[in-house]
Amino acid sequence: MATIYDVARIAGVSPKTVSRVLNGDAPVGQATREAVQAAIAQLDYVPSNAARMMRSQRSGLIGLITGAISMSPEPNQPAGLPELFIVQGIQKSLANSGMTLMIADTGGVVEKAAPLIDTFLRHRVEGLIYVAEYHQKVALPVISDGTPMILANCFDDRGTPAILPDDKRGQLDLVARLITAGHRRIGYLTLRPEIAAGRLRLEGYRAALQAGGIAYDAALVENCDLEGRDGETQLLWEAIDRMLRLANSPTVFCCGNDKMALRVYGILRSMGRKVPTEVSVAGYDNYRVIAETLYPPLTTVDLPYTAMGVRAAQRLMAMISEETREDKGPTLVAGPVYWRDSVTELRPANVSLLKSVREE
Amino acid sequence: MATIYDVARIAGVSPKTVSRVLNGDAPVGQATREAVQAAIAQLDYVPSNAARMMRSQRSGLIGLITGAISMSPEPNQPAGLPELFIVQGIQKSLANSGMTLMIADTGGVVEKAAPLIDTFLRHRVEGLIYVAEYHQKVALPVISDGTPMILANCFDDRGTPAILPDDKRGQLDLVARLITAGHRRIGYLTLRPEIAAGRLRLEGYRAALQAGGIAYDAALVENCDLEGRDGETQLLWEAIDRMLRLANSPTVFCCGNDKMALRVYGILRSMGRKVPTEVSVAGYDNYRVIAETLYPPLTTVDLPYTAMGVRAAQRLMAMISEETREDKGPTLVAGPVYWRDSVTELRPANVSLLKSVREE
DNA sequence: TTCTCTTATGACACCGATGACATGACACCG
DNA sequence: CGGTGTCATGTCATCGGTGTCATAAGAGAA
Repeated sequence: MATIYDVARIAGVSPKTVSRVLNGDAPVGQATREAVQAAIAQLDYVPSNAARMMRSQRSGLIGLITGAISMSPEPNQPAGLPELFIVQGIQKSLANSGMTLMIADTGGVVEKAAPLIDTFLRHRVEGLIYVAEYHQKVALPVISDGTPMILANCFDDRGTPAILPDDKRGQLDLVARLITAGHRRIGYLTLRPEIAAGRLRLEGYRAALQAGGIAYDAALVENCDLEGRDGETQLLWEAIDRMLRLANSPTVFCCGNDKMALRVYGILRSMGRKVPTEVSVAGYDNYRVIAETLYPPLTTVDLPYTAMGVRAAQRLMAMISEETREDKGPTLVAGPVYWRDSVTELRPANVSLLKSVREE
Repeated sequence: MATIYDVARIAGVSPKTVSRVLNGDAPVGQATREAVQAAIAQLDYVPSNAARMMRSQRSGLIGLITGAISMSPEPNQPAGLPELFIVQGIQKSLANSGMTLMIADTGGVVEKAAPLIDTFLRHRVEGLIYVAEYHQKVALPVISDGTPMILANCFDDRGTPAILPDDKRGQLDLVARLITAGHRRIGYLTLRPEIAAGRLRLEGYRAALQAGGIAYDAALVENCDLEGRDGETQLLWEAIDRMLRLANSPTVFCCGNDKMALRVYGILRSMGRKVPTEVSVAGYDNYRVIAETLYPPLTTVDLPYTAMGVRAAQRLMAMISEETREDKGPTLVAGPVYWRDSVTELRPANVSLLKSVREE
């Protein structure tokens, strides 16, 4: 591999002049510049980042760690990868910063994060971003040197800067919109409360009911999330069946996420209930493969992953450049409601009509 | 940031001895080793890859370029990312090689591949892998130095080593299995022929019919792929409607991919046709979010992405270590058929029964 | 006892860039 | 015409490791 010395020799100049042509950090004569460029082309010279980095003490690298790329191949694991949008947002936002993004993957194994961080530190990255597969708490090894770090889609109890989806707000907005559309009996098939999204979305649901002056009814809320284990369809079927048999049955089912909504579509249709004319369905995540492809398209709440990625990158760049390394705590990012055809607008007039249809 | 000299000073040894402790490439006395390790821990010393690399002339890096991570945010673009399994396969296979995988992303913009390759060459990667979003032909800039390169899920006309899914074989296997199950009238809602998968899968379909002694009927094959533009559901609806009105209508619909199958489920149900008792459906891709979550689960063909990734990594490592840099041409990898509940096993006896049901 | 041989360690140069500093050639100014 | 800037370019040291070679201290062998 050709070096800057080879180029200098061919061009008949000093290595330093070649360096100046490459970096444009000092004036170079026109003729000299052209000779150098010709020599570079002739030799297919590519400068060595390692050497440059040693001298300048700047790597221009940002390290990104994610389990998003290679999630578990187990059939029961969540197979959705929408969090990749976070990476996309980060990239977009970093594109003009002159930084190179290096992505490494834990393969879904959290323990691999530590060695990957180490690898990045060996490469002297100027900042680190850890992207989690879903909104959760994490405990990463402490970065002993001053390299700034950002958590995306996760948080820890050390106050490390974090970018999080505003799940409570999202569910609140969705349910508020359902209430506006005339729905009063709102079933909620929840995610398990062990995960952050499960808790926060339920909080949002309750907050929206309260804001709308609707009493919370425990019979309309069931956890239908088996953590990917079998029997989820069964569980959903039974929960839906129970709710539909209620005297005052729900006019809409909110689902913990879009994947659950996909299942609910199948179940409702198997029960002979038409979506949305007889019963409405809403999801969460705006997982587009599902939400846009379903028939009818699914009303849902966007998880603002791209925006989160952009925020993460911006906050990291601020920490790097402004030495604001004392920056702490979470940033919440809310996503919009996507109103699609899976939810009927109930004017008060035909609420009773609908009921009579169902009760016959 | 502490250097090897700092460690050496604290430990009271020479830098070279610290290096020996780190790399284990020469015997070091027990007491010395412990002193060095203590100093390393005390200083939070992390060796610099750049310096190491300069001297040893080996980067230990593999560069991976993909558009998989940040595909277009346009709503009409393909939003499926199963090709990330390729990356997973590569990682798995590279994990024990001592190589570090650096992933960079084109953001879906092919033109960005060239600067990314350049960045990788500056880092002196020992090998390059390009992963395409879907089975396609590409034209990447020539790598002028000897760095080996592998194409995954794509190919070029320079004979660059490539790893490809065997789409023809997969569709053939699926249709052959349908024939075994007693299906004789097999509708095929195809992808557009402009893409490799569209062509090859149709070839497989025809080859299977021929092998099964069934005449090809053009009325049973329609292109229902609008390249993501609107109206696809409409197009599918009409195609399905036409085929179902045929005197000898299909007992099963093969879909160009699983996403199309998801649409077809919705359409068939809206038409009042039960899946699979009245009509069967099969997909392609084994896109698990869809195939496993649909109700009933979808029969489909696996795209052996993980296996392709493993192959790609293996072939690359062979090129790197064995200097087999003259390696050329494609490797085809076939995936298995996943037989699930969306297809009925028709024993010859009840074929006629089914027909009468449909004709009433 | 002297001569290998192995183990344990250090001295020093070098990998390929670039920062700091120096120098020579002009141009412009008063 | 000397002084002062700017432009264009070169010299040299240096970043942080590691390869090469040298050396010293014991352990066995002859």
